[in-house]
Amino acid sequence: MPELPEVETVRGQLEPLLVGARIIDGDSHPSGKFNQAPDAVGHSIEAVRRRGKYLLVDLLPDRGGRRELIVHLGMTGGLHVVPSPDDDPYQRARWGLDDGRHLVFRDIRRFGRIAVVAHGDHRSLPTLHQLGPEPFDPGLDAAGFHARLVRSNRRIKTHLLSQRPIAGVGNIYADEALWRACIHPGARRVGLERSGRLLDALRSVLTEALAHNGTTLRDFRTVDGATGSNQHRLDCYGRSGQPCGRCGSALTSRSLDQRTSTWCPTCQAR
DNA sequence: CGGGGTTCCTGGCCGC
DNA sequence: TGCGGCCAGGAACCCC
Repeated sequence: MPELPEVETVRGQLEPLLVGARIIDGDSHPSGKFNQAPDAVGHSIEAVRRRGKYLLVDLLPDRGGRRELIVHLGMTGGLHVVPSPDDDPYQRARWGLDDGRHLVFRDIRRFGRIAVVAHGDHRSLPTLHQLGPEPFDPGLDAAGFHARLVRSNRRIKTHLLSQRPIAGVGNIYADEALWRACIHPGARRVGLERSGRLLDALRSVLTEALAHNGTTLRDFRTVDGATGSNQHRLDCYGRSGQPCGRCGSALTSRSLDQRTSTWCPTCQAR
C-alpha cells in the first residue's frame, strides 16, 4: 500500500515527465472518488509535489486562479505516463497531454481518490487538511513530536495512522518504526524519550524504504511499472510467527482498533 | 470536536 | 475444478 516512500518514489519519477505539459482532455470512472479528474483539463502542470501520501499537482490555468490536482493512491493506485492508453479495465482516470502522451491512473480496488481544488484549498479532504508535519521537516524535533503525540489518548499506532501527529505513515512503516523503537503498538502514554526514539526510527525506516523505491507487497508499481525492493528488508510487518531479528522471540500479530499489527512480545513489551 | 463504527472495492487464498 | 467465505486496509463519512 502506498505510503510516504512509495508516493515520493512516484512523485520523483513523475515530475520530470509532467512539468510544462498542458492537459488537453480527460475522462474518468463515474465514481465520485474519481469524477473530478476532467476538471484539470485546460491547465498546464507547474510542479508535482507531495504531502504525506497525497500527490499535489500544481496547475496553471488558461484563465482564472491557480488550481491543484490531488491524487491519493489508496491501496492499489498507480500513475503511469504512456504514449497511448490501452483498454485496461482498471483505468480510473486519464488525462491527454498536448504532446500526445497520456497520464493514466489505474486502481484495481478503487480505494484511491482524485480531487481538483482551488490551489491550497484542502477542506474537502479532511485528512490532508489536518495533516501533521512531514517526517523530514527540519523544524520537527522530539519535543514537537511528543507534543503532537500527547494530543490523543488513543493507542500510539492508531494515532500514527490518523496522519495527525506526522504525515505519510501507514500500516507497514508504523509496524516497522515501532519495532525499531521498541514501543508496543498499543501503548497509550509515550514520554519524551520514547517520542524521540520513535521519530528517529520513523526517519530511518522511511529513508531506507525510499532508497529502495518503496515496498511492493503485491500491487505497488513505480511510474515505469517496476516494483520497489524494500519488501525484502522488512523486520516486522507481515512476519508474524517468525523470529524477531533482535531477540529471537516469535513475532506476534493481533488486530488493534480493526488494524492488523505485528510486534515483538519481548522487545516491545508493554 | 474527538472518537467510534461503517463503508467502499477486488484479487488472492483457504477449505470443502 | 468450483465456489463461498474471509482477508487486506486508507480515509471519507455519519453519528454521538
